[in-house]
Amino acid sequence: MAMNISEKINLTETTPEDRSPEDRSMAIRESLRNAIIDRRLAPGTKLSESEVGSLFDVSRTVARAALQMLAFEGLVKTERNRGAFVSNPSPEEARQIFASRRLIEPGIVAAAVERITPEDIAEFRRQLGEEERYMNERGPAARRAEIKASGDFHLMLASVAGNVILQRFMDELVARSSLVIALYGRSGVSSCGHSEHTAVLDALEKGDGERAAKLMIHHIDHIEADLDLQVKQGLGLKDALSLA
Amino acid sequence: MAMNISEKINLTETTPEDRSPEDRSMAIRESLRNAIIDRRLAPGTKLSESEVGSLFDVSRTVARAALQMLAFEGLVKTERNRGAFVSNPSPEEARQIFASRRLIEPGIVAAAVERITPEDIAEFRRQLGEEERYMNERGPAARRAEIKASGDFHLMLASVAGNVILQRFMDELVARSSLVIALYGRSGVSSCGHSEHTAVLDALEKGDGERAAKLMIHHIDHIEADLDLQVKQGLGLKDALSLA
DNA sequence: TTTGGGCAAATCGTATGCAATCTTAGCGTT
DNA sequence: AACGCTAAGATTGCATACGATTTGCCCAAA
Repeated sequence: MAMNISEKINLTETTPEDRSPEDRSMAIRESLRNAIIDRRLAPGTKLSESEVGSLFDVSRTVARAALQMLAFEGLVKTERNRGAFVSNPSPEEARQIFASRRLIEPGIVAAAVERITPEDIAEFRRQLGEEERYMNERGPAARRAEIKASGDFHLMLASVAGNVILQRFMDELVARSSLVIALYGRSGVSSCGHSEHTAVLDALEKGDGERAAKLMIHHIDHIEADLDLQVKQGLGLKDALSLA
Repeated sequence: MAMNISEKINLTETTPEDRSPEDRSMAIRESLRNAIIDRRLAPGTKLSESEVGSLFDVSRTVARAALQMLAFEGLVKTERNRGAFVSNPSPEEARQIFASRRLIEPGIVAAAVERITPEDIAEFRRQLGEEERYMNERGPAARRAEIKASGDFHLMLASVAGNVILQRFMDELVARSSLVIALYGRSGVSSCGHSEHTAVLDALEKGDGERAAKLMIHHIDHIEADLDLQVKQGLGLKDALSLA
């Protein structure tokens, strides 16, 4: 099980202007975060400080800071004297994540309908085009990109809503949702997801916040309905298995 | 301005069973957190790594970890190569905090009404008694305790709701609200706040979630209405001033 | 008196070393 | 052959050391 994680992580994904000379731990966090939500790093994967450190050419101190941040947002779990692991959310956690989204996202939609500009709409259409493109491709890479793009739709919405606190909450919820889908997802989430995104956007464009919010709730319901949250209930064996 | 912060922090407030032999940074975070939401540490106060470290008899490493956590939940702001400071939320941030609460807390109430037990109710009544007691006392200490108790009501509600993710969001929102009230509060928040808490609890006891949620929204509106979010708008000077 | 430059103190950012803890492999016993 | 025990290896927790950056002071020059 001494599989190296190096090939799973894209070390040069920082964009030029993102290249602020500061906070390398932030960049590492971002890189690991992307790897996790892209499902290149599976739940349960161990992220040792020294390994992460040497991968990014920093000391354990910096790597540790990045892992702490990820632990704070629930993407990794740290066990004392054992290390950090990509989170393995339980079905109960999954339910709570979606319950939270059902609560927050309609509010975000309601805020977004007040502030969205034609430029935003155009940007959304571009994004939805991306989504569709990946949807029609085959292969695991396209599948990952599709899931990422699907999440980005929700994050763009939060950004348009203009509440940075809710935006941060959504960052966390979308990232953790991605983990949950990786673990419990049954089918391609997006065949339904994509059309629902366009429906929400259409309602927003017409200024119909009520309808957009309703559509968003249904959308979240559909995502959660595609999950299989029953099986792993009683065992706990699976936990140990994926942690090993 | 070289005032020592040591007298502002209660170093021995960890309860015996909280004395897990691990994660001292967590204990430090908790201690600082309480000091901030109790307003013993004013917004803008500098929290240097070495000072915090020596106060709690740990190295800068663990002090730094505690400050990072606080920065993550928005209670302190760190500036590169300058240090960490107790956050100084802007009026805009304040509005976003309360907007978020208006969105989340009705949902928490709705979840709580389904799960609340008679034991919970009794516990709430005890808590409200505390609140009233502090309300009738005079002096800054009682005032602080009153604000703390008022926030605890909301946190207990989140706990009863049974969604740990929302609970964590509320932890953050209530803590930051305390900062906002410290900065922009006009009067005693609680003379109205207390009775509103009891009203919410009464509705919950009767199982009337609709009414409880409405009452909660009004309650949040009242808290925000008590703030003076206008004055500091145009300047930006004040910001620099309070950071110095 | 005021302004500008430069030096010194303080603080942060990061690397590294040591002790403590956990895991695992090997060995002996039943 | 299975089980338990011990010791070595690996990994984290934490402290400390050193370089980098910023701040504030002081003094000189206009």
